[in-house]
Amino acid sequence: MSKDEAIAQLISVFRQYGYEGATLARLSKATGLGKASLYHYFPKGKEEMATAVLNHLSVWLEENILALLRGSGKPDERIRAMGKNVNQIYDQGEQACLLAMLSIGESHHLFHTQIQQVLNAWINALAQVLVEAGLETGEARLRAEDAILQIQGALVLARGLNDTTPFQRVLQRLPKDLLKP
Amino acid sequence: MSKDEAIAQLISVFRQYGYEGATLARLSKATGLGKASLYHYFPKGKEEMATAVLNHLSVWLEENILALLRGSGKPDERIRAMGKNVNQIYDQGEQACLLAMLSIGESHHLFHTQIQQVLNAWINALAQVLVEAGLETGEARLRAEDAILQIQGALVLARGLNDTTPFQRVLQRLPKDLLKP
DNA sequence: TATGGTGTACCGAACGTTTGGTACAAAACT
DNA sequence: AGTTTTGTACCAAACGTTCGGTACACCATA
Repeated sequence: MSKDEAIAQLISVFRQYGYEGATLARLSKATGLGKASLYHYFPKGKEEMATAVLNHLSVWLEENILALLRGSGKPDERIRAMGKNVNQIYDQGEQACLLAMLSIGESHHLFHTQIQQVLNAWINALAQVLVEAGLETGEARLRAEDAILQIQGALVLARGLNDTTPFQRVLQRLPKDLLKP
Repeated sequence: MSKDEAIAQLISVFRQYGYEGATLARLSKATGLGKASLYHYFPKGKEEMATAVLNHLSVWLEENILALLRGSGKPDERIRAMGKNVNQIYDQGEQACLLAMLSIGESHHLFHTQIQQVLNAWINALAQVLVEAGLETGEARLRAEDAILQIQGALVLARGLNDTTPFQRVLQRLPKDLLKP
């Protein structure tokens, strides 16, 4: 199990249990690594694991979301491409958002800066697409915020109602909602 | 400190830290009661505290949201009244949602049934208002889900961006969004 | 009116367990 | 041979929980 493979498993624990619920026992079990091995890869312990996981997500976002949004297709197509990858990373709405999970409790102040950056990068990239589609800057920003907001809310509702159809519905209508005149 | 006064303090801990983050030390400090004293009111411990807190919320919702939605005013006015109390309980978007916090991690399976009930009661009451306003049943349900979804998403975004204006915006436009033809 | 009994509210200290973290030698790989 | 990886054994601190006990208001009986 390489470090990168381990990180992928750590993600699923952090985003299911949050920072405080992600105990070393759970992290160890998920990765199949003993505590010694985890501390070999992450000498500063749990906090470094969470940081690594956040960095991994940041890279993923850049490659699988931001790059697409900056692409050369029609705005409508770029947003649809984003939707596909959003649907994938959240496992059709079954999995919680890592950013949301790490912004609660005592982990909030630990990772808030990085979380805010990632969130803003996403919103800004999306707003830029809308500007290119002809919307004015302010309105574009509001609509982009709205899109992320609806995705996050859909994930919360999907967990609370045990039903991912709200999430599917949000993703479905996202392109039209964002680009409507 | 009466039991009801204690519960009010417990709520703020559970909704800030979640179930696993809400340690007995924090709960004790928030209520001003010793750890042992908490067991006087809640013999079954932390799980009973969370249950009590959820029941308290359920009553609050019935009295401060559902009752208003079942009221006799115009649909537009009832929804606005709901918005006022929603804004109040979430402290203008500063405070997280207890239901969302208790539906993560290991607390999910402990409280899922009750959380689902409360959420559905809210959605159904809101949908009923929309039906009375002339919408067909299916569309009413979708829009009601959408409202709760946007509120939850706004709370997540407010925490992540450290900015409650998205939450304010969602509440502002809620009546018009729900009732538009 | 005094006396003894009962229930409620609360707390300090300790319980056994789990937490995040460390030390180190054996093992596995290069 | 030398480096990387890992299992085992630890640790202090914090975890949720329990125990024995105090303080005090209430209420019956004498």
